[in-house]
Amino acid sequence: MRILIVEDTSDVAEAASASLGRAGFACDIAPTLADARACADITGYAAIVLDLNLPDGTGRDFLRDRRRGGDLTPVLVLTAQFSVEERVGALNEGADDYLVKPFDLRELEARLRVLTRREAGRAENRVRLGSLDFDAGAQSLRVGGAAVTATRRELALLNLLIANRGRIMPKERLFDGLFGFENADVGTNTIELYVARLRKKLSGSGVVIETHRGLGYRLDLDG
Amino acid sequence: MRILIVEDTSDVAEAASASLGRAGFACDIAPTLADARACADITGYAAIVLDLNLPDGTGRDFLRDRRRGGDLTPVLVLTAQFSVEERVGALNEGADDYLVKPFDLRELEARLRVLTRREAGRAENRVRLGSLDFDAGAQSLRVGGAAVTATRRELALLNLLIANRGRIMPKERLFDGLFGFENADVGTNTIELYVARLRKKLSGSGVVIETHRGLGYRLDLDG
DNA sequence: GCACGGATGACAGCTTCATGACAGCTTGGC
DNA sequence: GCCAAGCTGTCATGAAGCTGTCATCCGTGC
Repeated sequence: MRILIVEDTSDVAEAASASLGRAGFACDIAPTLADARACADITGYAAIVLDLNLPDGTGRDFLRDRRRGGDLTPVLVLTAQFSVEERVGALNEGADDYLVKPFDLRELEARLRVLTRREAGRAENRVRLGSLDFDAGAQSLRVGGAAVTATRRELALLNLLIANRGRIMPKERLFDGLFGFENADVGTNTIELYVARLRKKLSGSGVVIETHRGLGYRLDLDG
Repeated sequence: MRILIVEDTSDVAEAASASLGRAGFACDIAPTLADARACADITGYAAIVLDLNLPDGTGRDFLRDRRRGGDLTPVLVLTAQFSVEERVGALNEGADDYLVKPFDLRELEARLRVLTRREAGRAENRVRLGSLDFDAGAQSLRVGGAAVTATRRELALLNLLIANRGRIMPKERLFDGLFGFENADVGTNTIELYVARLRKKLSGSGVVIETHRGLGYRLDLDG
């Protein structure tokens, strides 16, 4: 799950990125509208966190342009003050949610989870498949009732695969979902590595990650 | 589905070719306009990815010439900067879509799929024929509800045959769709081989691949 | 029956993937 | 601020299976 954070105050952006990173999101930071446009054109995001006050314009313009261009990526707007007018304006222009600054990082994470979950067409964060019980919100994973510890990257990968259950996911796609631009130089072998680690932890759960040579990976129920 | 990538930056071209190859497209790369003209004259393409800035001229000239010559091959233009003028100009000259560089490979794949799909007159990527259920996007194939695994080449061949369902496809056409120039030395027997492999996997689906001696193959419903 | 195009099984080469070991770095506890 | 523990990603090696060639057999039309 890749998130774009459009925010010129680097403290806030960094903190959000770090916090969301911990929660399993891969974040890119854009300090200006120009950067944001460039990033959004380059790659697709699961959601965009958008500050309204930016050095080269207002986030509302960005949002409006995006929506007019047919982009439906969920957008969470950050408003500096509790201004009803601004809030309503942003929502009218296509924002999916808003948060008043200063905000709590956990709150941001929770709301993004709601937005990205809606995108994937799931009704709740918790997914049960076979004897697998995965809660993206609590980042908890259970296999046959027993808690299994998994690292951030492993959970991110699992989340991606589950969101695209039954579909063959090309390695590039998984790579994009797990790593932001800052990690662009990570070897693609890494995906294979994490698939192997995940498989070990999912063994006996009735859920398998199939390899489709030359195509990608697919998660589904065994059999 | 054969794609011509007209792009002088070899990194970009190679990456796109690799990614699209995974997605089931066979790609040829032309680093100059002269190469592009040569390739386009030699063989037909399902779509052309066209960079505008090339060492021996602008892609717009190429595009205009092609359209004047009656060539309707879908063209996706790559523009270096977010210049509305350039974008509109290209669209006016007959481009079917555009993408701003640097672009995301998934985006490129998705858009090419739209362009080539439109060509084949299909409304969505998913096709159901008899008890066959084929989704070009998810690269998934089902026969009578059961998932059937197929390799990249098999899927590419199936995609071609389905896109031209009911029509006799000459072996050369299939060959061109499956292999780019880089594999030009592959024996034509290979097509027969993959037809045989596909037939095995499609058996009992109500869909057959008929042989028309000296003419080619035709996919259609049985009976 | 003969010739030619096509079908198909077997196989070797090669790409792609799996996985264990390891070093660097991050994180959290004290 | 230090230390320990564990997460991360690289590398190397070996396995797996996709790919295309070859040889042989089939079947169709003349």
